[in-house]
Amino acid sequence: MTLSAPCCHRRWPSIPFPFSAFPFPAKLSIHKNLVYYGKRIERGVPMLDLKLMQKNPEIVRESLKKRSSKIDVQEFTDLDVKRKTLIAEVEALKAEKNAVGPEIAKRKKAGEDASDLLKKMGEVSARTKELDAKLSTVEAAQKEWMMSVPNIPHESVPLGASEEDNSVLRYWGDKPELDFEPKEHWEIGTALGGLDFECAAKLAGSRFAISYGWCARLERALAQLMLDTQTTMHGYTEVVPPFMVNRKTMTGTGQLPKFEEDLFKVEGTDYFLIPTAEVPLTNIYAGEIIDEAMLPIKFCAHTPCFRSEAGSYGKDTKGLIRQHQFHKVEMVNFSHPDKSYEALEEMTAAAEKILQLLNIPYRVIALCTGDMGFGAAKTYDIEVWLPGQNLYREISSCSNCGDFQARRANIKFQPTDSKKKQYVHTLNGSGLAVGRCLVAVMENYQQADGSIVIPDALKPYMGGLEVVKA
RNA sequence: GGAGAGGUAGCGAAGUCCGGCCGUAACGCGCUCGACUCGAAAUCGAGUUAUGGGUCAAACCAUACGUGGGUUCGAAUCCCACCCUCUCCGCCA
Repeated sequence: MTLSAPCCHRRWPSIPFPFSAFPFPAKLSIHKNLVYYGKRIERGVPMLDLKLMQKNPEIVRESLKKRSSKIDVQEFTDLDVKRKTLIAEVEALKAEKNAVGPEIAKRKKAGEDASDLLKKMGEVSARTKELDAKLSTVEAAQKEWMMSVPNIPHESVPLGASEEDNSVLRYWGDKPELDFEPKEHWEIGTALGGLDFECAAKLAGSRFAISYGWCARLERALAQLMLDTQTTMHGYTEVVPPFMVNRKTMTGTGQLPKFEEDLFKVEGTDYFLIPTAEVPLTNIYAGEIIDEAMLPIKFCAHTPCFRSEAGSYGKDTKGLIRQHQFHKVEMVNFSHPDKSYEALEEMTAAAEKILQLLNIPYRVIALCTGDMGFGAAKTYDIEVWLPGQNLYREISSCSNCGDFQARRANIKFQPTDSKKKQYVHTLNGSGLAVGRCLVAVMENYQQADGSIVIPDALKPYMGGLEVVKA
């Protein structure tokens, strides 16, 4: 049942392969009073549950410890005490102001003298202004603290300090048995005329690549396969979002304010290039109230992603693994809080499906508390086998963010059986990183003669091409 | 980029010229509960923002009329800056 305005949120009719259509908001109804940088958020808007912070600060303290974070909960508690004291005083003054106001109006209307009240209120007003200023300082500090606190890990997340402590959950597929020394993808791709890093460096700089001919097409084919699979097999609605978004949007999903140096910003504007489609997709429902019957809402998008890779100097300098610009098919799920962990399993399976279709071996790992991203409550990484590098490399990361992003971006749903609006849970996952998948295809399907066999699943997208050779 | 119109609750919309019982915000729609009905429609009645403070829970108090400032004892209303939407014009893939 639609709760309110039925035009605001709508389900698309589903269309069979190769086209599909699913739900998206035809028209967004924004809650004007819930906009991020308005006074609402200044009044102590929680990134974590404020009540939880107040009543059970030890839970947050514990969480921060698990993440090896140095953030001090006591700072928050001290600020909170200050804030409450100030609020009590300010609000008492404002209540007085509101009580006396009509009296002044009444006297003036009757032509009586109100100068005593005016004088008194002048003092009250001055005092209020003073306290308000103090209050906003405290609130700003508290907000800053809140914004820098990472999400609380789910209880099922393995404890650990670094990637060493991640746990492998399962392996899939058999590593190809190669009776020759496997090459790395950049060698194979360059030799076949498909990849050119030198020219890309001329055009832009390091960490860029150019694909030509078969390689460009192969990349497109992979993206197509991914989109078609996610939309037709797994119920995701394909979206083409903006590739640049504003600061507010970046804050909603947690990239800002903490990680600005990882982003590319368009100078002279408020625009940032998206580091992942998670940002625009999740924020589609920012400030919205979703009807419970609409859940889960599942979006996927094929977009370029831009990352400055600050802090990874010297890492993966060769090849396609770590680029400033790469393509990714991203999945986002707005889930009912009770079902988000099921949804995480589903989403991970949807990402795995792509590698299964390509018949490329991979493993799934559960990230430990110390290795998880800022907004994640639980994360699975899918690591694909790369014979050239002789190791598993991350090709997908699927996270349940719980209500962390929903709080920042103000995404709620209206339960059917209750009046109280609740935060949704948001999930995001790569399904998959296209560039790294291209690497995986090249390395796993390479032949002794330097050619690449096209995986069966990609042949329809490659115009029937069977093999790429010199 | 130029000109004009607009931004008020789930939606639509009044109020803005002339500042003060107009913000649990008129009026309409929707939604929830109830009455009527065999049932439904229609009709009638009641209810229906969020956040913060406060409380065992309430009562109660404060804040929010696109955003941010200013004037004032007091601002949806007056002043300044900015953002967004719509219409027309220009430019453009």
